[in-house]
Amino acid sequence: MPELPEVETVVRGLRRMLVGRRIVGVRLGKTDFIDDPEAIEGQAAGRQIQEVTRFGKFILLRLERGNGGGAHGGQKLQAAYLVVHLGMTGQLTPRRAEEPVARHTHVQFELDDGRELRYTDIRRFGRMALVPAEALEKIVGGLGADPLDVSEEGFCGLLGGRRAMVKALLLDQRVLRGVGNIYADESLWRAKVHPQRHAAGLGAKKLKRLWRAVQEVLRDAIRLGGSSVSNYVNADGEPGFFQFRHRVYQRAGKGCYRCRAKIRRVIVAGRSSYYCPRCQRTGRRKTKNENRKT
DNA sequence: CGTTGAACCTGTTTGC
DNA sequence: TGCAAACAGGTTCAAC
Repeated sequence: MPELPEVETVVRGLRRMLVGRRIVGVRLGKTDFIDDPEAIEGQAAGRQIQEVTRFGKFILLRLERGNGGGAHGGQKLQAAYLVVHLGMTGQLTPRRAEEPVARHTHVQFELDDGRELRYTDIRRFGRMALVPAEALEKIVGGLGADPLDVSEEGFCGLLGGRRAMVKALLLDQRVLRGVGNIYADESLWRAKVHPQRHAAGLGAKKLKRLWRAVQEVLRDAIRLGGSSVSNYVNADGEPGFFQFRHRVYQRAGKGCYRCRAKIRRVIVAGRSSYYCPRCQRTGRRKTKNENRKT
């Protein structure tokens, strides 16, 4: 499901619903996507959720210091973060404990108000970890700039001069944190930049246009609660609406909203990429020979 | 550096 | 109808 706008939407909902709540118990199902299941099982209970934030596509729940488990009172635990990445199909939603548990629910955090924070993930491409505050850096430290914060100059500095294809750079979390396949394509369409253009070949004007497009697309998507293509839901379990505003994503063969040319699909950086062959030029003109239909 | 393909896993859609 | 292939919002690793 989840790119920056979806994760941001989930985080806003969780913040509203979870800050101040205390985790009183943990139930685990399959754990192959969890870094250290014992840590979650043994160190989450008893802690209060103090803050919910987003870092790129990661959801961070800051947990207060707590008492280590054990009948003897245990050692004092330091502040920690529950780190969640939703992968492709992850969902993180608080539910009343009596509600039936959806299939593929692998983690349930019992809360002090009769609800449970449930993690459901069909494909289990997501990740979860409970780490001391100092260890956050190791997980999240390599990520690039937040696309909503980065300045125009910063953005141009990140992409300018690089020989990789511009879409590959948009998708690279070490460059920008949070852009994924949908919003890369939508931004490129809005900026009229072909996904296979090499960033180094883009002029300053195009780069600036792309910077602006990324911001506009992400802001619009957040405003509409993200895109629900198959199973994304927010913290209330409800879908977003930005899928109705997609201009190219999954529209191969359909007409471009600007020029009516047929949208094409091509693989870039290993991902399906949709673009308008008329609005988004590669820069390289086709020869008469290539153009001729046989 | 940059690119490609495979792997991780389950479900849905598409094509023959 | 049935079955297999292709495809899906993500990341990571090996190989070239």
